[in-house]
Amino acid sequence: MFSRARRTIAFTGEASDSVIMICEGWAISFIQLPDGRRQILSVLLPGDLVSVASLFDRRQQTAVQTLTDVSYCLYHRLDVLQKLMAEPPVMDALGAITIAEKQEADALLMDLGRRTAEERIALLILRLLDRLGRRNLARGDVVNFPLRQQHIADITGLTPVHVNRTLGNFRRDGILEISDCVLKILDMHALRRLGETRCP
Amino acid sequence: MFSRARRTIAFTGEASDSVIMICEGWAISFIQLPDGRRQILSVLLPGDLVSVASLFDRRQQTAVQTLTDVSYCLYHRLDVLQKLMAEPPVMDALGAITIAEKQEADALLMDLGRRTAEERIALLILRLLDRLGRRNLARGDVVNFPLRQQHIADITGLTPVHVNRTLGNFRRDGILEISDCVLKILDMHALRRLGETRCP
DNA sequence: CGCGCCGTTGAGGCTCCTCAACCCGGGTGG
DNA sequence: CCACCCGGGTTGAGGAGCCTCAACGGCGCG
Repeated sequence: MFSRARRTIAFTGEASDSVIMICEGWAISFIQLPDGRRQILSVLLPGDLVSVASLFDRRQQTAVQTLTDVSYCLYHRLDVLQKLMAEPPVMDALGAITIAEKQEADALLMDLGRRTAEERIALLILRLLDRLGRRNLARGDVVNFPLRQQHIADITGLTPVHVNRTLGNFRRDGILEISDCVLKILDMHALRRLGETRCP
Repeated sequence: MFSRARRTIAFTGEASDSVIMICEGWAISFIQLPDGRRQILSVLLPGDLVSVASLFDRRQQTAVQTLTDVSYCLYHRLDVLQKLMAEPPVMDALGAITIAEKQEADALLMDLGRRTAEERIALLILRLLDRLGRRNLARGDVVNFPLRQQHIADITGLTPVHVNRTLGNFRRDGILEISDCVLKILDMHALRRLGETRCP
């Protein structure tokens, strides 16, 4: 399947026996309140399942929106579950995905609950770089980066205005630059330092 | 197995082939930064697995601490996985747990990212009441409630001081009272209203 | 040309944090 | 038996971080 950028390819509350896996491009899964407040739960990169839970649930708990043009696969829930029961390697793969998903979610919870704006944004970028690196999708210090400031805000629980100021500081301090969907890391050490916790 | 209140029964980074399931009492799973900041990821009630991910991971990603005296079971990871492959009903149960866990985590992310202190605390209590109700552990408007204000702060990403003031307001407004590990709901409708999103 | 999206910047204000002090009850040890 | 400490709750004062509102510029697109 294929979708243009900025399309919603799964809606909250919708029933569906399909499980989405991203093959190419970036997407997000998120939930939204009636008053418009939105929280992005995860950024989906090539190879990602929307969530392991979607394997077991007919009802979509989250919406999925593409950031770039995206190609993705739709598997039938029950087919996957059957394979799971029959083939141990598939189960192992599911285990690995489960662990990765949980780690990302836990890290984000810690960010939102206990970290400053600077730390949240620095760590968001570091984790994305790490995930891209593992998939050989990032070579060097210049990376394709389709997240808008509004997206960064909806991931980190900040406002777009404050994201803008913080990114402005990063640029001013020669740490990184984002422009035209391109992220340039200028000082990886400084970026790491921002993400690390300074013990008092 | 049995543990007294306020004991740590699993440590971050520790390797172990056991999976913990709470049988009686309350516990929390959390992560902590070197500088002391702590984020509680979930409150564990009777019947809860620490996390589905712990089934697949030898390494504990989170710490687990008891709030009350707790009795719990230790299963061997591989035994459970084997049962999972062999017995479809076990797989179904795992599916249900996976879904519930994801919903709780998503709700908490939304809280931390996008809700006010009042909403976070109100929703924390509402979700706990709901979970207790499903297990027939809550009868009526008076519930055993072993969370200290410090715990509420570490779940909601607030400071204990601010939790105190917010709970003080709830009490002043006749919404709820917490004292001596007992939660009294005085006005459930008002509490629900606090948790709901007012559309603008 | 006009419009909408996105990034940027300024001014002002609210939520929530920090620091600090105090109270209370329970445990502990001299 | 009492002094002491410690964990937990409560309250006040002041301040920081982040938000809100608002305006503007650049760019792509109909």
